[in-house]
Amino acid sequence: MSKDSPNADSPTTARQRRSSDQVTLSQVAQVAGVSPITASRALNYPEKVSDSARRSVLQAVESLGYVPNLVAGSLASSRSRLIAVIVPSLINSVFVEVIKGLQETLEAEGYQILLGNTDYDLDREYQLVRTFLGWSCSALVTAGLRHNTACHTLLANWDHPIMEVMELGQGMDLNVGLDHVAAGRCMANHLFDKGYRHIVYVGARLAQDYRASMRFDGHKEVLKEKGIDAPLLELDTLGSLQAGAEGLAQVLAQYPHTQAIHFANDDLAAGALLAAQRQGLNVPGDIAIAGFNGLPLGQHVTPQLTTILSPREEMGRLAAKELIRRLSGKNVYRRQHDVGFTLQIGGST
Amino acid sequence: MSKDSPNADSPTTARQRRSSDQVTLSQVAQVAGVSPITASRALNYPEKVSDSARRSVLQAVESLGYVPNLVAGSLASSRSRLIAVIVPSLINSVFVEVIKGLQETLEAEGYQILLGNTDYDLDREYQLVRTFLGWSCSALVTAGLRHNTACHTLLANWDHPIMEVMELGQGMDLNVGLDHVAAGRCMANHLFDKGYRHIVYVGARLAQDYRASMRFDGHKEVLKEKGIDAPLLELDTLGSLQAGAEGLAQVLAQYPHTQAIHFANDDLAAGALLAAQRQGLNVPGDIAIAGFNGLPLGQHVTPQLTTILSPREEMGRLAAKELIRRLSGKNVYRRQHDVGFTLQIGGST
DNA sequence: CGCTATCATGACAGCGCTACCATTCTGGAC
DNA sequence: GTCCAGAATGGTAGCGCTGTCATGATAGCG
Repeated sequence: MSKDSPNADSPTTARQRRSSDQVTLSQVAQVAGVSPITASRALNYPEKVSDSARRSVLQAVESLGYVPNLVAGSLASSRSRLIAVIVPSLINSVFVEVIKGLQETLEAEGYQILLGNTDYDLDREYQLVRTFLGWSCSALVTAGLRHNTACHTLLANWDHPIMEVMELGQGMDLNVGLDHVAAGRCMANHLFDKGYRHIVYVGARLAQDYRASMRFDGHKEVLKEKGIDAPLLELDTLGSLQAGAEGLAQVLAQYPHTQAIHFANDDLAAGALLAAQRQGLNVPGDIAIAGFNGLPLGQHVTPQLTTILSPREEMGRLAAKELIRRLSGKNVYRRQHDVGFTLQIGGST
Repeated sequence: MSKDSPNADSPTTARQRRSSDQVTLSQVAQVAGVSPITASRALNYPEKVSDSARRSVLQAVESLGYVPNLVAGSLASSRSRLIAVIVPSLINSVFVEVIKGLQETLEAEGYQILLGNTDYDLDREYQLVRTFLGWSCSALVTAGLRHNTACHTLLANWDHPIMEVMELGQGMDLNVGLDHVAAGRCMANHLFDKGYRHIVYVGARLAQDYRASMRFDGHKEVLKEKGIDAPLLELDTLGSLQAGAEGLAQVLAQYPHTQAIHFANDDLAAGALLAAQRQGLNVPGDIAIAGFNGLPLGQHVTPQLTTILSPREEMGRLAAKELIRRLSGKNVYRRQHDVGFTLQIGGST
């Protein structure tokens, strides 16, 4: 602005690629009266330069309105402060809460989130992973331990932290989650202890939401041990209040003797509970209802929903903390973290 | 792999920076028997190279397991296929639904989302914008039309599309949203028409959630026109079922003659409705309740919640489509899109 | 006072890719 | 056969930044 023309004194270069009014670090350095590399250090490693240098650089940054080009920085350093987060769904608030936990912890440390959504499709996951590796992300967070082989190979050869969340198990690298089979067992035991003997498990798209199917496995194990049948009703719409209402109707039609329904999640359970109310059914007198997740909704309906509380935001925060610890070079970490769960007994069972 | 050592024939370079086992485009080109630039074109502009060249490049990519370095590509082309999305909150499902709409449309076009959360803090927003501009994002989506001056200046000088969503108005560039004042008016009119005269508006943190306060403005206007008082109760916890229950209690205590409560959103309204049920209050007989958003929850409680349906995913999809259109160079677009809203009358009023 | 350890700074090269221009090669019009 | 349009390909030179090493300045030691 003040100078006549900034490229008048660069006679050698025959052509400019892009005039690109963007302020560069070199310009900042020039204004500050230091070399570009010192300007770089002043911004990235402030403790490595003298006070005076740092001050003049910061002042130049301010006056020029310099915005660092992170793309160039990442290319040069092959570090990006970008964390890839891949989830199967954004409709399901559970994943959003995990993202929230990740987000607040990672942003505080100056990391940004690159968000990907697989829609429960492992091939899509592979594509996303490829793209994200191309961004030389510092780490990758993915929901679940199951991946297709291409994805597995790609990640196995990747030399950055990988964090698999939601479920507990032998992962590729780091893992923060809970034991879904145990959660399923826990609820089944509760229902049995309450005296229910005709119990139906209702889930939605279990092939995709395989964690729900792991809970069913636990549920089935327990009932089998007790010598009881464990019928399963699978809905083919994704979990929602509406689907829960339909689930209730189908159970009543197909299994009229049912005393209790163990829903794969709280959305379904709450939907069924509200539908039961609309139909004048007594919960738990006519039918008991249990869910999974501990969504706020379940705590506000009457009767309060019996559910299993999973610490979702906490899972995100813990995962983020472990990643940060790992990324700061500390090797002291546990590969696996069990965040546990809590049976929350309401009036619905 | 097949060759002895790829860097044996680069004798001039004294030192290697990082050995970086990463496969580069040059290696792909070498294997494919073409120049690097042709390999680049084969991947980015397939129609610009011959069939044979394209085939051999793709085959080389496959066999080497090449993953393009998007950071380098972005630096060279100053395009990134990254879209910054900045929202004030992830707890509020409304923003998540907009993100979902954006996400599914943008991912289909090969764009990735860089997600930022301001926690309703405009200074934080500015920081995020700075960071995201540093990634040379192709475009930026932000919730709302209000920004601090630094942010405004920064964005005004930025030469990429900016999309402001959620509320309708004179934005910086593109805008997709709805008229919140009109929505507030709409609901107030409905309540008046239903015969209610003692109506309290209940919101949470209106200074932050200023869109809720715009709805209150509309609400107030209408009641003023009718010559009625428009008391406001502001909660200082964020919108949630719990807060709604508290809001109900406070209204009953402070304004015992209240006939109807106009809540700033469905979370609050549903929380109040469920709380009313727990307390044996008749809705709408003892107290009428209305919300805003049209969350599924409101449609499943009994009585069904009267609310205003806002097309949130649709807003995200439309915003994404407009951005894509703009990014593909088409200049034919409307700067402003009103997605409208629908009054949904349930049994709660 | 000379020697080495430490700090602050700078020169250089290069991260992996693509924009730009130049070149070659084809095929058709005349 | 000449000329030119157009397609396919390649060479060169960066994009803006930071890792690596080298240098100069300062301090610490016997």
